[in-house]
Order: sequence, then structure tokens, then C-alpha cells
Amino acid sequence: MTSASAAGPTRRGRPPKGSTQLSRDAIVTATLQVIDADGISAVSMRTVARALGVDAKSLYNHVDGKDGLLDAVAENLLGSIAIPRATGDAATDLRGIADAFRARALAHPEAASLVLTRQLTSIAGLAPVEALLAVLRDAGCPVDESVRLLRVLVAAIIGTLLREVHAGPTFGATDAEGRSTRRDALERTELPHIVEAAAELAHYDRDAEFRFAVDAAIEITLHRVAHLGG
Amino acid sequence: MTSASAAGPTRRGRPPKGSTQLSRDAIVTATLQVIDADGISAVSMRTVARALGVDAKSLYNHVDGKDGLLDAVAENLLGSIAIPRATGDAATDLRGIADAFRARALAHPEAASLVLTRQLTSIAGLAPVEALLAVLRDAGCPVDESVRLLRVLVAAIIGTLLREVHAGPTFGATDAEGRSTRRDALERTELPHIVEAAAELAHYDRDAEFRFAVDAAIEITLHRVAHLGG
DNA sequence: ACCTGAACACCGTTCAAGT
DNA sequence: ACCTGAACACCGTTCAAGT
Repeated sequence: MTSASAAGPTRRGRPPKGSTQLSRDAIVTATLQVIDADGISAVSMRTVARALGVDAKSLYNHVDGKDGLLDAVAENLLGSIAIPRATGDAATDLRGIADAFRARALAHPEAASLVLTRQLTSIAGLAPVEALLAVLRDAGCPVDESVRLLRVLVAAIIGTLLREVHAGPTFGATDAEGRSTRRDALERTELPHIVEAAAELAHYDRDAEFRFAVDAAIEITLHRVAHLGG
Repeated sequence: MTSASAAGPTRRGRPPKGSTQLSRDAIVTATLQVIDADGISAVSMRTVARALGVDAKSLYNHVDGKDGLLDAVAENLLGSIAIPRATGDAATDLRGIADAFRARALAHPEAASLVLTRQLTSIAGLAPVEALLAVLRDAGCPVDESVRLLRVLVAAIIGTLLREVHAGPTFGATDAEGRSTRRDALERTELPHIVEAAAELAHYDRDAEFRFAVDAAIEITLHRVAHLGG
């Protein structure tokens, strides 16, 4: 009945010495590692805490619940996009920003859907938007039209990346056997145009599709800019 | 210690009479109701089962776990899009399909992200793809180019709808006070082009933005078709 | 063929207690 | 200021037992 002596298995209270202080940044990094290793569905307050050698409840001191944690990961990714220096050629610069965005997404494919999918109200991830706006304004596009075109571009990028990220190996150009499985399934639908295009539908060249979609969006954008500005 | 008599609270074994047989369809419908009422995060095997007056484990007889359940909901939604009859004018027909897709998504905004986000390997939701392909092929576009343009269109539709669905009330045109909150936040970023465009960025006219993005994708599509087919 | 009891190994989160 | 124990109300899923 005396108070507990020194045999307690885990400690309580503040960490004793320099046992690598927990921090928001360390938590985000650990979460990204869990996602990369085991997928986004493996993320829980407990798995992340375990990776840090800490109790799950400790995370609440640095992050606003699980949802806040996932937001923080998305913001971290978005904020770490390396936007290339502007060249002055609008098409080149827009493409460069799109490519930088994609490169970051594909570096963490399992985490990418967080960025593509979450409504980010924070200001952390606004750098790419600023960069796109800068290109459009410098090309002589008025503010309101710039915002509309910005949204067209972003929708094209996100829509395409979302397919690419979700497509998984069964859809990629490398996996020949998954491709033929898919083709067979498409041919069995008996929908005439789908059967006709089954081979093309089963094939997905990620790089080429991204380039095609983004170039299409850029083309329409610059076409409109030319009509308006000068 | 005798075997249990007639006082057991819930029954075991097959349902006794005509107690509305459980079915895959009933399960999907109940899930959609849960989603509409309380959001997608409220979906669990237990909540859906409760809505049906049944034990959660019973669902496993009709549906492949929670993931299979959500796939089934997405397929149901995708399969119930009312595709308008073709008029023969390609732009009109493409717009009609896009609008039909959007109408279905907005009818169940909380469930929409399932359709936009899940990789659907099933053939259930292929009708819209068949319809889009039909329009492109009838316009004289070759098969391979049709598939590429189809993907551009779908990416534009999904990218735009995803923003619209996630935007929530804080982003809409109706909510004037959320809009001004957002504008203030944007002005505080001190990123020059974002500050300049803060008013436009804080404003989002859902109908107009969808129309603009889809028309842009259609324009580029038909432009390419004209160059190729004639 | 279809349902459930018992059971398992998990979840997110609060709040008071510790240092 | 930051951590954890105890606790709560949940999860998805299996498998054998029932009818």
C-alpha cells in the first residue's frame, strides 16, 4: 500500500533528460514514414506514436487529433514542393510548376491522395498557387480571368494525378499481365465503344498522360490569355 | 442450467418469417442514407447494420467487408447516372454527360467523394465512359485519340467536382461571412499575387466554375478532333 | 443459405494525475 | 509544459454454432 517505488515500467511526467523531445515536425515525419511503409490505412495515433517510442496520447499536445495530423502531413508535402525559377515563357513555367507538383506527389504516392483530396484551409500550401498566379499575371491576364484559369489548371493536375496515384500497378504500363487482365474484363462488358477501345483503355502511360492533359490545359489557358491581354 | 428457453432477446439462425430479407441492395441503400444523414465518417458496419435492424456481421454475407461496401455504394451511384440521349452535336452531348455526372454527385455530396476517389475496377460504372467514347467516335475521332481526350475530360470533371464537393459552405457563393473570413486569411499571407486576387479567390460560383472548366476541356477536345478527323 | 454469440485485436479521445 | 494511466465508447473481422 505504500506509494509505487522505482519499478514502474514506463515513465510518467515530462521526459527525464534529452530523450529527443517530441515535436510537431517529428510527428509529421514519422507519419510520412508509416504511410510510405504500410499505406495510409496503417496510420493511427497508436502506430505513429509507436514509431516514435511514445504514448499515443502524447501526440495530442502537438497536433489536433488524427484529422489535424493528416492535415499537417498534407501541408508539409504541399509546402515542400520545389517550384522552379520562372523563365519568362509562360507555357514552360506553367509546365514546370505542374511537374514539380507531380514529382512531390509521386515521391510519396501513398500520401499523395491526402494532398489531392483534403480541403486545405491553411496558408501553408499556397506557394504553388502564388507561383501559378504570378505566371498568368505576368503573361498579361487580368486578375479574375487568372483565378478562373488557375482553377482549370489545378483541376486538370489534380484530376490526372488522382487517377495516376490510384491506378496502382494493375493499371500501369509496366505491368503487362495486369493490363491484359483488364483488357479482357473490358471486352466482356459488351459495351460497343468500350470493347472497340479496350486495348487503349487498358494501357496507361503515366508520363505521357500527364503531359497530354496538362499541355491541353495550358494550351487553352494561353489561348484565352492571348485573346484578352495581348 | 437447462438449455435456453424462449426468452432470448435476439434471434439466431435464419430469419423466422418474412422479416424483410437482407440483401445487397438494401445494404447499399441503407449505407447511402447513413452517409447522407451523418456523413461518410459515420459509416461503420455497425451503424449500417443498426439502420437495418440487423447484426453487423450479417452484412458479410452480402458484401465484401467495409471496403467492398463502399465500392458497392460508389458503383451504385455511378450506375444510376441518367445519361441524356445524344443530339448529334458533340459539344452539347459532352456537356450533357458531364452535367448528368455532376447532378448525381451533388445529389449525394457526402457520398460523391467515393465515386471521385475510389479506383473502380468493376464494370458497373462504365456507362458514362461508353457514352463519352460514343460521342468522340461519332465526331470522327480515332480510337486512340478518343481515349486520350476522354481522359482529359474525365480528369477535368473529377478535379472540378472534387473541389466543389470538398469546398463545403466556407467556400460557396452563398455564405458571405465565410467568404470574407477566407478573404482576410488570404490577405494575411503577404504573397503578393494572392493578396491581389484575394477577393476572386475567396469567391466560388459552383455552377459557373464547373461550366467554365468543362467547356474549356470540351473546347480543346473538339479543336483537336477537327484537326484530325474533319 | 443465412444469421448471430463469443471473441480478438484493434481504434480515437478525455481527463485527471503526475513530474 | 508536457507526458501517461485509467477509462470509455467505439471499431472490423473470424469462426463456430445455430436454425
